[in-house]
Amino acid sequence: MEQDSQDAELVWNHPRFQNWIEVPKAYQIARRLLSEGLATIDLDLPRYDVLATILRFPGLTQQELADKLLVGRSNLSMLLPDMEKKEFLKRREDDSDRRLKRLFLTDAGEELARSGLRVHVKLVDHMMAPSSEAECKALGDQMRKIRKHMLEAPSPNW
Amino acid sequence: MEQDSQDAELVWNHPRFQNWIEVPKAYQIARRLLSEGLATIDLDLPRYDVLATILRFPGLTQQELADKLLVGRSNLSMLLPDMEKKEFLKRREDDSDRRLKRLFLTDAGEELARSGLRVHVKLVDHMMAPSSEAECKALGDQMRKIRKHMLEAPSPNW
DNA sequence: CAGATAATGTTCAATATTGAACAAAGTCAA
DNA sequence: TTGACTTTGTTCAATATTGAACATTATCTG
Repeated sequence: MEQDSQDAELVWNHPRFQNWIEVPKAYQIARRLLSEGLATIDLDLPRYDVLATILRFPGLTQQELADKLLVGRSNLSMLLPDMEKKEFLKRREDDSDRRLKRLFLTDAGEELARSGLRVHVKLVDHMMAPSSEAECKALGDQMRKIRKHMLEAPSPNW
Repeated sequence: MEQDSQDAELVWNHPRFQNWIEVPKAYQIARRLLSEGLATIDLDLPRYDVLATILRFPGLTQQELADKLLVGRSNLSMLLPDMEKKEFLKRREDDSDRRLKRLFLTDAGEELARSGLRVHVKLVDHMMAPSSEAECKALGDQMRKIRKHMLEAPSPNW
């Protein structure tokens, strides 16, 4: 195992690649841990993402929510009626544009969203504990820069 | 919209949280761009992940592959037979432990894996272009630190 | 105003992903 | 060696996710 042959030149010691690759690795573990944490309050990741986003942006539309979560609209069309039936949120038609359905949390939904956020914050505090404040800020700044660049110049010429 | 009420104290200006949150955001966009790039060579993300990992670690077992990709074994049990049928890889029983199936790329699979890696590297080069070498290294180092810490101390006490 | 175009949410079929239960093979201790 | 336990891969049902086609509503252009 670990026989790299001539790939070494291609990738495995390419500095930017090697460093970026750590992001998905850490992220996926963090996401798994978050999932486990949310399970302790009977919440799963897709629903947490929805609740937390509506808590932050009450009254946003389904399309806006889909954009923020980077999922398709159809995804939410399947998920939201279910969550509405369970009384975690309500969907209200916009008066001036009857295509839109604006999303609001019920009291139960808000409580659950806050519980989820507490779990999330606790996890982030835990996993960032070894990093200094300055390191965390540098991390956030760089990710913001990268994201901004990706949105402005989405793709290289393949 | 944007009415934070008393969540401000809870989360939205919590520095570590605020900075970490940028990681998922950037990662998900990057993953979408990678998916679009791979589509130009008729490859999708799950299969790219498999091919690239076998290229790096020829002869690894399905369980080892699942661990590296952070997916369940059953996932691979569904995916690999299909890829084997399409002649991108072969699965060979281990001689000394007949439970294990070791994974190897065919020539076609190796070529596809390399093409996928070229796409991936090009994307990473593109999106990290605004970041200095030092910043990239700092990013990788911090992610490695965070990951190590998560593996050693997986969870806070919920 | 009328017709074309665009945006929003829904439906549906196809594909992915997961976790639990299972069979086969290996390991270890009595 | 036997019997309990563990590990690996598979199967299956349940759930998620996607993209395309569609109806409804808005907007834009002539």
